[in-house]
Amino acid sequence: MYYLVYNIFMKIQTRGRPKTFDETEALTAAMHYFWEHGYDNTSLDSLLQTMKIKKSSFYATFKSKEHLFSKSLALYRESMLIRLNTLNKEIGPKQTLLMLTNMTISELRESGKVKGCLLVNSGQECYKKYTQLSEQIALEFKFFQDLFSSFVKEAQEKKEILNPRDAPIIAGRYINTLNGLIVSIQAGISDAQIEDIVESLNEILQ
Amino acid sequence: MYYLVYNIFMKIQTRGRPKTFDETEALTAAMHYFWEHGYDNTSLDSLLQTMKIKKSSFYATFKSKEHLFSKSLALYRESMLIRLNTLNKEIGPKQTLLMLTNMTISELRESGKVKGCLLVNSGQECYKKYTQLSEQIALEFKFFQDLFSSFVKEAQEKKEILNPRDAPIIAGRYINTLNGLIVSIQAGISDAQIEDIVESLNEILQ
DNA sequence: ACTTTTATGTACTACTTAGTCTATAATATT
DNA sequence: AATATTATAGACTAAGTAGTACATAAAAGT
Repeated sequence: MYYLVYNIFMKIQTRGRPKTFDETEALTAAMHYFWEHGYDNTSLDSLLQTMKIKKSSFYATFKSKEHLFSKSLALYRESMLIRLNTLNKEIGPKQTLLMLTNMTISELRESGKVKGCLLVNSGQECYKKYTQLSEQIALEFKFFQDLFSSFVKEAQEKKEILNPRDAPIIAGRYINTLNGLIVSIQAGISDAQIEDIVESLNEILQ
Repeated sequence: MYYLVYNIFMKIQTRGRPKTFDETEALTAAMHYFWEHGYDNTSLDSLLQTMKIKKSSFYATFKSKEHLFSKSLALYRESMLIRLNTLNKEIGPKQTLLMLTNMTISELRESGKVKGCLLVNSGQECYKKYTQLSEQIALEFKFFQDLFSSFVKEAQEKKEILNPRDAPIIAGRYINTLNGLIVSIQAGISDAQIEDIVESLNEILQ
């Protein structure tokens, strides 16, 4: 007797004609497309092109555009979690948090723009129109809030952060400023202004 | 001999059947609808309902949805400018800037949510799809950047702000944090976190 | 070999979108 | 009073949207 432990990436052998595409691969492509274009500005046809599958396979596998987006949000969370936990082991919690800033800045340098956070981007968009997605997005936000707070707490315990205030307060201020930075960059602020905000991000985690 | 000085709010007597609606009133209603729902999520039909006019009047007067939005952006700028300049005369530049925070917080208290800034909201949305609107939004951003910087500068001259750094840097940091606050509220942060961010907004203008 | 099951390709549907066309109504100019 | 001009109401159009139906294809189970 044993328990079957499986995750979202696992494939299960089934009867019938096998899929000619990799489900996780298609989902990943969809997630990135949503991330870059937003939910409403992603048409089904562009999804089919991006995922390289046909309409019938799409609906057979993912049920609807809304379901696919829901799965994209979950994938976003899971892949971020893996990435951040790995970073945490390698460079510690404070540097992991600062890496979020670094990634934004290098993305800006390399491509001249920033995609921002999938949750932030879709939050506003889904607020009125898609109740279920909105609820999920709120939960995902909470997940990241808690995750970042736990990093701050760990950094405080390791004396990487000396600020004695509650971890969620420090995490909140950091994420707030980082989200602001993304908005500001998209609004076209100057390099000097960007540098100053990056400086303030470093100060928050002192 | 005299020069005719007129502004966007002025009506000019013309031949032909007179309009049965007030153009500025209709535009104002449209602007608020765009503000709350975003550009793409505002359908023509909902605009017609909101503006209380029929399709033919709409196209005769505003040419297209895109033109209407462009005018809405201009109206947003102009009405904000009037409002802020009035405030500046009444309570001074620093308190005027802090009023932007107060307005966000009281909007949250009264309605449980915040609409945010029309420019920020539409920036992301229009970035790829609507080149012309994007360009205008970038210009409007620049307008507000300069306006807020001038308030900071005035506040420094009046010794309301003692921080000696360049006015655009201080203004940038303030707006950055304020935009972050709007995102954070929409993401559902706690009251304690909101209070801390408001505290940091006050600190920036010390 | 035959049946069951699942996947795929394509045509189709029902709805929403922004925008146009045309006939008619209301005003100013002559 | 006749005409030019502008506004309005409502039917119409063309394109795009998400999603469905159905016939066919490819595998596993018996």
